[in-house]
Amino acid sequence: MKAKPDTPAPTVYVETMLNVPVDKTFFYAASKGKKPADEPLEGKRAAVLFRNRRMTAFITAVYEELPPLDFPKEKLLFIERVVDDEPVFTREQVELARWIARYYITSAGEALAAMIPSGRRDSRIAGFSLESGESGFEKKTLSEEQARSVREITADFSCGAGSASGEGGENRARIHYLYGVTGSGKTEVFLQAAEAALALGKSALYLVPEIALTFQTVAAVSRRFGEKVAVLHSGLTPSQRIREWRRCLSKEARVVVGARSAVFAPIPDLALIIIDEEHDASYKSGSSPRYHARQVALRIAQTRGIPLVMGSATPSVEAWHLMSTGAVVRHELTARLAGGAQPEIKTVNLSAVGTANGSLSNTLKKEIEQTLAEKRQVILFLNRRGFTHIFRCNTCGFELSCKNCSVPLTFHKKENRLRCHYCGWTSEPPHECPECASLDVGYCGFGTEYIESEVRAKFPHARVERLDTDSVKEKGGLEETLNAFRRGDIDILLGTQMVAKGLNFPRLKLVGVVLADTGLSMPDFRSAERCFGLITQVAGRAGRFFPDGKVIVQSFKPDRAAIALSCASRVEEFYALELAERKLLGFPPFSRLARLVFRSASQAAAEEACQKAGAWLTNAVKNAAAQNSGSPTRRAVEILGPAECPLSKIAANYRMQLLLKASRVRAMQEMLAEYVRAAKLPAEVHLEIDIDPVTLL
DNA sequence: AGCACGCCGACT
DNA sequence: GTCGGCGTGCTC
Repeated sequence: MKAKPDTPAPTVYVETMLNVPVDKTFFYAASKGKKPADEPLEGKRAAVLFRNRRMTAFITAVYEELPPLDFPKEKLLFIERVVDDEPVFTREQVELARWIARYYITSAGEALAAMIPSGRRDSRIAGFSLESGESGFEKKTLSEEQARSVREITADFSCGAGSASGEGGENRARIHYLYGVTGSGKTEVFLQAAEAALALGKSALYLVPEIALTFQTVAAVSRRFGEKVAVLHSGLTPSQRIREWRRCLSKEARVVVGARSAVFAPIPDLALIIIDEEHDASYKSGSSPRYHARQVALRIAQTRGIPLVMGSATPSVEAWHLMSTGAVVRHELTARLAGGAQPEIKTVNLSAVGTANGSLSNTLKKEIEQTLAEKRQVILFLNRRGFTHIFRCNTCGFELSCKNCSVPLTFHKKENRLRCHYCGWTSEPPHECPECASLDVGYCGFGTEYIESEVRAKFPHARVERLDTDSVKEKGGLEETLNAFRRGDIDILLGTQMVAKGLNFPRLKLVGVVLADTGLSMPDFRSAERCFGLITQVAGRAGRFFPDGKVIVQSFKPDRAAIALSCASRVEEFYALELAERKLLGFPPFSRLARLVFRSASQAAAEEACQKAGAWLTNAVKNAAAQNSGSPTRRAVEILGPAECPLSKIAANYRMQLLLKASRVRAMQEMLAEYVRAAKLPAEVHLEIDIDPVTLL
């Protein structure tokens, strides 16, 4: 019912979501037509008083008449102010927030707040000024296999077309995977697929891992599409983010490039979602809601009925599995367009040569010396920082693992026992190696700082630079260091995964993986996958850019599958083996996981809360099994723990965890939602729920 | 999440 | 007699 034009400042009622952990909407009154006449309020933010505190409310619906309320209407307040002149979110995004809330066990308000930039006003200053001035159409000619991939992906545009306002009806989206080594031309396929979307007057979303590490891809997209690009990255201020956001809504931007949170960008005529480097762990949010951009993208693709294309040279084990079952269409790019070949990969068995002289074997040391003598360059690759409390035999490299969980056992000095951080199982620490009976056993590991000082000491005349997360934190740190390396101002570049994403270094000759095992020592079932991926990436880079190059992989256990198979490029074999292992142990993709972390300054409180939660959930599983013995839904939820988190104390907080395994994720989510409603945690204990966790530290 | 209301122990 | 512990319940 429309208000009469004469009525002065009539009242409307708005339904809002707030960033509070209460899964319901809140109603406010608002004066209609205060700013421009009949100002539409839906999709705008408003400042409101909530419990006498000023908060941002997201207006999700507007009612001309007071809707039925489940509270006394005297409590209804007026909004204080409308924040936005133009809407900043759409109905579709509210729907998505509701889905995220259900999936990741938060409130819809929290989900929506995480999706929408917090910027107050539209900033006029552009945030990202790549050389995007002229959109140089340097379109490359496609190989036959590239062209076929583009064709098959964009043939799919027709099925979702027409229903831009994807209301309710779930169209089936086709999921594609572009699998190919570095340099096989994935980016060009992505770009031309996006071009095909634009040619239809539609838009594309291009997700990349951390922008700082993929600026070359972002630059390529910006160059190709010029002014039609919106770039969303962590360096933007909230206001700049809102500005790019509005450019999406107004359809000024047709291609949206960005990291994880760009998956929430409001893109009216979205026709294609691209996920570059699909395997990358940065797509998973580290804070609540702990969403995975791949999962969210899949949801968007399904509700809109549009294709999703992922790509990587090292697909996640889950993605590989989906390709092999046919759920995901696999497109393999086999040609190395820039030429080059697989480099010579040599492994050094550290348990055979010993580490008495430090972490650099004689083989690696000699190769470094020779490379430096030739005035060429070296990259030393450090595979994450290791754990120092893993039981390891210094003679044969044997690491003691849990029988139930197949993760390394962690040594606890205080109680002098080895403990499994998944299930809590403990055992007596052996005094000799159970494998080779050697007495030379201990709990050591290499630290990255140690290796850096060792390299500096052994090559005092070489210019050594370290590249890691800390050095990139300062703006342009990565780009600057890489440029310095390319110019030849650095002889030895020491770094973590970042160097694996390295660029074209003409003077580079040698890549040394100092200790391939470090990743494998992580008490995490994905450690083999990550180790394999990193070595494969290093080797792939090497083969592309320095045909006479060498890769040396040092390891205590060079015969471990992840190391041996990556060094030998026996990719299919690795995935088959890893999938068989996952199936045996019931880990993803053959099960779904949820992780509950209870943290508190009080160890006793964290333990008690975790214990109680475990009991509650165990009981819930039992009851469900008894109630409908025919249905295997909840009975299929397995509870591991309580156990200390592998990182048992972070920032003076003790951390205890439960790990839930289920065949069906929905049953597990419903159970957890019920637990959250029922649980009364003491204020000093914080609970973090992680659905589909990618790391279990 | 906060913050108030509410019902049982040791203190000026 | 009061001050204060934090259990439980609500927030438009």
